[in-house]
Amino acid sequence: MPAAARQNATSRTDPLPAATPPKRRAGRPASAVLDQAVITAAALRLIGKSGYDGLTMAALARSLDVAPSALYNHVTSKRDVLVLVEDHLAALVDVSAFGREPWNEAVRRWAWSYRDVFSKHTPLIPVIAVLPVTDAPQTLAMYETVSAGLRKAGFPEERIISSIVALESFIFGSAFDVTAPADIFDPGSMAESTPNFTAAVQSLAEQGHEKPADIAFSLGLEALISGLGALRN
Amino acid sequence: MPAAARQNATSRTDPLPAATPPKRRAGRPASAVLDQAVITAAALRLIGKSGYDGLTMAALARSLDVAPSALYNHVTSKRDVLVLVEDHLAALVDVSAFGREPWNEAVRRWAWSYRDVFSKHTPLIPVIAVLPVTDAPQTLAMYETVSAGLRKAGFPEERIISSIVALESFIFGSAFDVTAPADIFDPGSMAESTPNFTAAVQSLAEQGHEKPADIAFSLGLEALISGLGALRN
DNA sequence: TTTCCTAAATGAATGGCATTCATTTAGTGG
DNA sequence: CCACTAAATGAATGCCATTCATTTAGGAAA
Repeated sequence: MPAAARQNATSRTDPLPAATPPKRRAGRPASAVLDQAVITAAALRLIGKSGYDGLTMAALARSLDVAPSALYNHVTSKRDVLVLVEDHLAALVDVSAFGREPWNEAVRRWAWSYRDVFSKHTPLIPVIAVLPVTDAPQTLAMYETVSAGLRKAGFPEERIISSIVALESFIFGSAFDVTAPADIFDPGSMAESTPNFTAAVQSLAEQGHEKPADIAFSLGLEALISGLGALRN
Repeated sequence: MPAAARQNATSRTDPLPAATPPKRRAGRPASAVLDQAVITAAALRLIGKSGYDGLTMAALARSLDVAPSALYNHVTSKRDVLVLVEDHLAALVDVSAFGREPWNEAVRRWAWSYRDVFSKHTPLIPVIAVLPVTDAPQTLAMYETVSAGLRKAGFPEERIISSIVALESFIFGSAFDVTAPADIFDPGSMAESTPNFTAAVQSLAEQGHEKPADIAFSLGLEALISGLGALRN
């Protein structure tokens, strides 16, 4: 049957001849297409292109030219994918200043780097914040470096974790700020009923040429560093 | 037809006689069933019962005995519902110490209250953090009170907003910690490769009888309060 | 060499979700 | 009394994550 004739066929019960490009078939291939590293890389690519809204199991599978269900052979849930991404990002956080610089400078660099990395990935924060370290080796490695640095700086052992948690909490919260719209503090029609707030916003706007989120981060970070440092041995 | 016979009916093409309770019909009722206050209250009830996973437009409508589409006459999106809830919660944050207590004590009470309220509502944090204040009058009122308090305490005008943002960032981050599992820092099989971290975790566990999240919050908050306070006029 | 086992894929199906839209209706303001 | 409109309905759309029975390729065991 010529192609022209086929166009006019009104009923066909036989399976369509595969006009689509040769799909991989089921079954064990020479070497498996998927593994966690491949999935992580694809997820990062997808997030970079379409943001976290674009990160769906379906889109992820599509980008790997694979059925969505295939992902579940390597990952137990979408949350798992997020954990993989998170741990990958943790390795990008710069802890190199520990052991090279004084403790307070090392913390400063670490904190800025940490904030910068995760401000581009704020949807991960609710996941990280409650994630057992066991599930994220790179993250754990980061904690180890920071712990060693604080210990060497004379932080009392029993206050090391709390100090890290306090810093990290501040960092996570600040990561959200980075993504806030510029006019977030515009009181609009409520300006008259909030004179103190309105004046403070105005004053900040006139003052700073730096980004507000950076000013606040610097302010809080320096306060934390000196406050925590005061409690060393 | 008796009930027993009806059970055996195998085919019925006639519409089922409405055995369901009398549904409201379309059209303008004597007084409208829905408004934003009603929706907010229902959302809070639902969140209390089923958590944020249970807060869906469908479930919300169900709890109000209304069609899901009806909600969209009063709210433009699910995010809108979250904003309504958020602003309701902001009114629960205790700012009463401002004007009654010294500034540092007022900030302390405010911060603990703020953290406690939102630690039960962490899914709102990504929403709040980037929400223009215009859309949340109660939240704005809170900012006004805090701004006035800091101003009276001698904070330089241009640093008031940054100070609030820094505190708030820390509070939001800390709210997540409260919900973290108890064993979040258990290094598991990686203990040997992370000696400093493992020792620090161990030491904290032996020390504290307070909840770790509270210790870290207290530590960071006191550091922030004294650090920010040092910059007053 | 043949047979068996299993990892890794498929695709269909499930039951949800937020949101949109045309439609209906009951009060209200003119 | 009539026209208008706010506020409801229910059907439909196009997603989503996840599950499951099934298929098959390739290596291990016999």
